[in-house]
Amino acid sequence: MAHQSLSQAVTNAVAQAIQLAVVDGELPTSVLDVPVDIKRPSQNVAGDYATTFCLQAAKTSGLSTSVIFEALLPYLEQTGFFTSAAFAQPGFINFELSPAAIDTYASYALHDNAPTMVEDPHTYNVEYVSVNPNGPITVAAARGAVIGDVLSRVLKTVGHDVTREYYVNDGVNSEQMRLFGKSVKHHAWTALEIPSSMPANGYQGAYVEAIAKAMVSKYGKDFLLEQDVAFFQSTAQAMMIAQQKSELAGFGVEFDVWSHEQELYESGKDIATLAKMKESGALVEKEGALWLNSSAFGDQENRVVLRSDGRPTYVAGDIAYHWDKYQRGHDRLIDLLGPDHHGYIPRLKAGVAAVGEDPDTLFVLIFQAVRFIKDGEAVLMRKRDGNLYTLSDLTEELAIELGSAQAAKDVVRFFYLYMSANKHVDFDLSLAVKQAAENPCFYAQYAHARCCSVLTKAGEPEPGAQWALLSTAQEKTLLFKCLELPAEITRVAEDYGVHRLAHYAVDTAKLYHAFYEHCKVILPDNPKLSNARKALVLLVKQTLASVLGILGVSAPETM
RNA sequence: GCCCCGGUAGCUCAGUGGAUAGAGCAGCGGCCUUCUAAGCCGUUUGUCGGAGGUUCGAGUCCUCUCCGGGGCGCCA
Repeated sequence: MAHQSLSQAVTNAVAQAIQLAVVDGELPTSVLDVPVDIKRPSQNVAGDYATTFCLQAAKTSGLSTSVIFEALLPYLEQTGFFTSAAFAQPGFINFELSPAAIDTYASYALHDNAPTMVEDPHTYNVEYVSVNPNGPITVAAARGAVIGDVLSRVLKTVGHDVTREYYVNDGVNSEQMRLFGKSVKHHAWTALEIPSSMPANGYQGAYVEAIAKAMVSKYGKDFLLEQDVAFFQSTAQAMMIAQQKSELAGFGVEFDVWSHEQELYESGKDIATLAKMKESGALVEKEGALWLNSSAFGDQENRVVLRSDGRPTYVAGDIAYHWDKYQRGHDRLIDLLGPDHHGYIPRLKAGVAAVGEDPDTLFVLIFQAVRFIKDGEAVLMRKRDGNLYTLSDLTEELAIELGSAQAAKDVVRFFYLYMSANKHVDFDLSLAVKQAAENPCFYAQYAHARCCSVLTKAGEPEPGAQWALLSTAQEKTLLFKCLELPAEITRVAEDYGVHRLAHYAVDTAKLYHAFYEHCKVILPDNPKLSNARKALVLLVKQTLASVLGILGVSAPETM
């Protein structure tokens, strides 16, 4: 069971002071509705924590900020949490924490710096990657892979139930997959030196040839000659899925459930879903087809779910899939999609509503494009043309450059996680390799290695460290930074902005490196201070290991 | 035409309506006989794309606009 974090405790102390002031009639009751925000003050301001409460309360109460502060001050002092609370224009209060408060919460953090569990845990389903089973994992898909992976871990950390899911678009009647099957067959025929022609817009590229050749050596000419396109389609598809699974696993990305589109069709769930949607009045008939009322959800126009020839569309199957996820007990669905799918959101929301679920429980997160730069120019990645830049290409190149597969994986994950999902990324291999050596990933990892080294030399701290002895700016800033980790994780679990954790790691490392240069830990003449610093180093080490762990990046003990 | 994302330091990017907008990298100048120099310290750099508006207060919210990227199928 995690203890209350320091920032929560400060918030509670201030809130309590406000309540008491209201009870005594010193402040109007209206201020109780003002949210209490607690932040670290900006760099050049003295104080451990700050609040803008007076500024907010002035708005609703009509009182001046200084009057509010004067009314509140005695109650703030009563809490015993602060050694000082100072007013600063235009209406900030800057607090200095009491040594007892620092001791208490730093000790809690050293024991367990985990976030508090959410009060209303959800049963999340996080669906990510889900690329068609007709190609390898590209650098574009890899972005969604790490984001989904880390997001899942964050949600679990704060107490949600999380299922990580991959949706395999393996519909046997899919035009794309049939074309893929035909293309593989053509390449197999070519490998067997049998005259054959490439289907129009067929799949090219070395990986398609590799699949065809693998089939040839596995099944032999005589057997293959008797097979139809369906065989090539299903076999090549199975090989691609296996390859994707292994590429992702090598990248530290795993799934609990692999769902198959074709199974939905075979069990008739798409038909059942159409019936359900029709029953709820969400479908309209026009030109012989059934249309979903997605325009009511911001779509430009309604979308066909049942074609005039009686075949359900892909959307019908996808809505069936989402309904299925709800029926399996998930009350929150997250879809992590690429930017080319943003126009698809209203359709999904409309579909979810049409089967009787709350569209606000479906969260479609869009991560922006990863462009592939070749000879200085942006090139569209197209599987069909074989113009791919795969995750394996990237990690293998980096592994050679860095001399370590682990380092390559760490750097790529960190690179993706360091910027927010709605930032475009240009991926130039030569640049990526160059940037790898300068990646903030190493900066953060190095801080962890340094912590380990110090603790090895200095020994572990004795229990009962006196944290208040940490009095320099470097020590206090570093300590408070570590104590912020739980709040940081909690926030990410609420707004899904995983990039903030990578920045947190770099920021913490920055503060540790500064501390390291200014504050010796091994002090034979001052055992109490030495012990407090050892405790701080241990806390930093645990904090960095914890955040790097969530990011799926290794925390090396030596570098 | 409509929709989504971006535009912040030389480069890559953070920034929850609050204080003098910050990191990493690159540049320049220093620092290894003492806990890892993949480091630290100092220093240089900003019309937060532009114009209005809301607000006590705007990089952040609203409107318009410019530039870049992506999307708009009875494909999946």
